[in-house]
Amino acid sequence: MDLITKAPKGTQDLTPEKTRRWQIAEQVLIGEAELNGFGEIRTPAFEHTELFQRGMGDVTDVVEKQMYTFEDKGGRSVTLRPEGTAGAVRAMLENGLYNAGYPVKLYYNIPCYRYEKPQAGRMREFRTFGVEVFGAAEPIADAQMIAMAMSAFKRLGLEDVGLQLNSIGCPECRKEYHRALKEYFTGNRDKLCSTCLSRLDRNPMRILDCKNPECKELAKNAPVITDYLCGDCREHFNKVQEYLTALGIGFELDPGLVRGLDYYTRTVFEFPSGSLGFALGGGGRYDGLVEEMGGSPTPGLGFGLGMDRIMLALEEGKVEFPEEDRCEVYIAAMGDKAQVKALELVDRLHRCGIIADCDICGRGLKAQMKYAGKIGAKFSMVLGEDELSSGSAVLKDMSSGETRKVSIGDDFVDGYLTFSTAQEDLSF
RNA sequence: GUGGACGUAGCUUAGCUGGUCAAAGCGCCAGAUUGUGGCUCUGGAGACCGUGGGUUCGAAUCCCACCGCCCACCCCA
Repeated sequence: MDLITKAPKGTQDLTPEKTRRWQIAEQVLIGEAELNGFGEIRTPAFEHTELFQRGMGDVTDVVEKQMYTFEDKGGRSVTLRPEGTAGAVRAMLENGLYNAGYPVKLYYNIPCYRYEKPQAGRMREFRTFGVEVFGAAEPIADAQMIAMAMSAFKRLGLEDVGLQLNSIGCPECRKEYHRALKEYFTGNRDKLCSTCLSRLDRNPMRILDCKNPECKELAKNAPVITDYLCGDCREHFNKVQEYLTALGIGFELDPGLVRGLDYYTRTVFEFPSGSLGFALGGGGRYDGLVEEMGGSPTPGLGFGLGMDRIMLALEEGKVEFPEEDRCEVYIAAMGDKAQVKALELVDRLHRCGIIADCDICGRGLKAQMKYAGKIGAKFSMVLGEDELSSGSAVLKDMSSGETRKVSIGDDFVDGYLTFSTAQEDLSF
């Protein structure tokens, strides 16, 4: 197949039928966010490259090898966003959203881009539904955020989504942990891959999720972060667990859960799918990020959900979607004059919020009727010379076959409504 | 980055021990006594069998390369 007839690798088209289902799912998530007082923020699809390097950490896999980075015609290095948090933080600061008072609660539903080898649930262009909260340092915020996600999963009809939880501490207690990690890995430095050797000094935690088999083996016996949490972090983590339990939300502690981005502090979590081999999303707290990006010290936390993955999970779980709103009236017309009249009547129906349609392909009467049947029209009507001169036409109930004469004059819509609602009453 | 499968009409596929093999279903279009759909019947359009080489008298069918796509590992959303 020609290059131009094929979407680029790792991208997909959402056809109307698919898009309809996406919109329904998105609406559930948006609804959940708005119930919790979140407002939608829309930020650019590309940002200055430094934003992501600074925000996500330049030793991360994403920044090191998965970003779509290019120079624009003005010589600036820009990058298609690989995630939503960095842009949200930037926009929050740039627009002074904190001036309205804390907490600032934002959500977004955006396409993101990463250069990866595509497979199920992993696209180069993928959609993320994310939320961010700024200015809330208390563990209750962590619990509420997680509860919100779990509630959304439930409302979507996804019953088997899990929750994995960990705390990776604050910079203070992480210092201790880094020291211990460094000591451990330095003692085994001859077994580390070259990438990890460079990570050893800069960011030893990254070694824990290196893909190299030898590094993985080493990581198994490495010191565990939760043994090194400082008093405050330990208490924070305990409280989060306590609140979740009080809310009836089950979770699994996973000391190995580190997350792929550097900005996380304290609470981190993922939502593993029960039926698919990957997480539907994840997130955590990032108390140092806002300051790192030039703002004043501000706690923050958020999560991102992979919309593509949620859609896969809904499919896998055979979650049913409501039927599409079908065409209610189809007006078939014969001849130029009747066609114009049909268009006018259809327009009048539209003004009353009634889904109506007529032919625009120049088809014959029979083909038009066939089309009406195909699109599932509830009622049909035929317009020709006779109807135009008599001022009335026959409205037909497509499923029962019942017909009734209605005026096509000024009182057309009234007449239509009388007949159509009467028909619906019969069906009940 | 490593590994595995696949690539035939719009869609789903058959054909794959090489020689009427270019098919079927669905979809689409048009007809079945002239202005009424759904069922049935009939007909029609539509594929250089992913691309390029090679083996052969002859390849969709065997070999190689490339491209594409899907999946697993890894990681993440």
